[in-house]
Amino acid sequence: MGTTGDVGTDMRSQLVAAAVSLLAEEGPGVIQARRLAREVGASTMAVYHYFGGMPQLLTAVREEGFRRLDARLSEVAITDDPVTDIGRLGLAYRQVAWENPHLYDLMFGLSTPGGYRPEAHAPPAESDGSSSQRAYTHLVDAAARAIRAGRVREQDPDSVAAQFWSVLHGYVTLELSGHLDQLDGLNQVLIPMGINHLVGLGDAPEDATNSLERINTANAES
Amino acid sequence: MGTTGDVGTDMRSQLVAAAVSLLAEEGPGVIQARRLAREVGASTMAVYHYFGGMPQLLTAVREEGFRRLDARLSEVAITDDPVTDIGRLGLAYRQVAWENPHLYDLMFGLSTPGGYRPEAHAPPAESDGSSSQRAYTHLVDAAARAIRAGRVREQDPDSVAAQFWSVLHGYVTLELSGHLDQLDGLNQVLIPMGINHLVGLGDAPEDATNSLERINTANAES
DNA sequence: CGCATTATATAACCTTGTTATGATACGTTG
DNA sequence: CAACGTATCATAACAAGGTTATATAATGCG
Repeated sequence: MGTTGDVGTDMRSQLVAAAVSLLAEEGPGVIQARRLAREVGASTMAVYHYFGGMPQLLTAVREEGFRRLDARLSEVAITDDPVTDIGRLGLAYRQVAWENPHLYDLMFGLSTPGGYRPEAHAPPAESDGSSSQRAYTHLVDAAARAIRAGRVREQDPDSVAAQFWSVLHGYVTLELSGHLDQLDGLNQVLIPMGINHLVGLGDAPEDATNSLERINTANAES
Repeated sequence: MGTTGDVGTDMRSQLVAAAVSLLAEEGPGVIQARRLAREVGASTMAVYHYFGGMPQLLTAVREEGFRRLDARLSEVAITDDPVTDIGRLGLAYRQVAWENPHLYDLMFGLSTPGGYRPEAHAPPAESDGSSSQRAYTHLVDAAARAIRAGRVREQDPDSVAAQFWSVLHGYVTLELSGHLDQLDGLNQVLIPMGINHLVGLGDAPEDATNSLERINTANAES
């Protein structure tokens, strides 16, 4: 543990947790060394002792965000309808983003609250590759199941998953930034877009519609 | 003039232009009142005299970004194949984002380089609504043409355009943030995703494929 | 126990947004 | 034309926040 996904009660985890909470409650403007330290009852030195500086702390916050996303996607049950599963993954993904929009923004944005970068231009395949990759894996697995079930044409599941992710991420960020305010986002954009995409991937229109209509039912087996 | 879209040579335009250039060349970390002022040979007071502060200046930079996006999308010709037009709009959109990723991030991100917000939580329908809406209109028009041509099922063009935008924006941001580095983004994600989406919208698979294969040809009429 | 390492606190330093104040340029007006 | 007011710009000071230096406690270990 420690390097794994548990929360922990040490100073590192406390600071990250405080940053996550403050992001949700007061926005990125209050993510400051002094504020975080005060929040956990320590001095600013804690930030430098445990992280090295604010950029590294923000990197840790970003990784925590991906861990939480992964945890939430892990809760989505695997049923005998992989297309319904995909829809539920999408809903869960959207929900995570809405619960802490600024955390989501930090996870995927190029800039950071302080103006510095989260760790240099290093490809995400290194630092947060493992965490963001884990969340991504849920989509790959679901895509693979849909292909095995004959709902999606035979092809590389990675490519399909990347398409799902693009659609989801694009919708979520546009919705969060208010660019879709004139529409009923869920029913006029996300759901039809999901159906359209699935039909293009090979699913029958009625099947895709029926499967996605089930996404709001209890998240139980079969 | 002034309130319209021309570049201009006054101090306001110079500061915005400097910010846009610096974003592209050195990233969001150097978007500072002192640096911008030095860049245009003025004192920091220029920022406050012409904008009121850094948040308002960043709002102006964001609007300039949308103006440039609109200008680039306006250059995409309207041909007799609306699906090809949509593909070319997508390519142009992606190109604009790649030419200045940090500007694109500023336009759509929730955070800003300095940690402050670009103008409060005001819905984008007010300040940059006009500029971002203008760029969005290109997609709505193309969607309407595709519907009129029978390539897309009869439906609300706004909904279709929002779907295109989500797909595009999601793909572009994931690509920019390096999350699609293991794939050939264009050929494994964007193009097939576009075809899948169009097929789901009602286009015939061969027609969608053929139309999107034309997007790289000269951007001329017919 | 003695010592090295870790952990924490205090204070100072530097950069940056901002404000206060003053000087200059320029158009307007009596 | 001269005086005035406004717009423009520069300088300097202030405040907030990241960072560093340094000192002090706590902890582990031989």
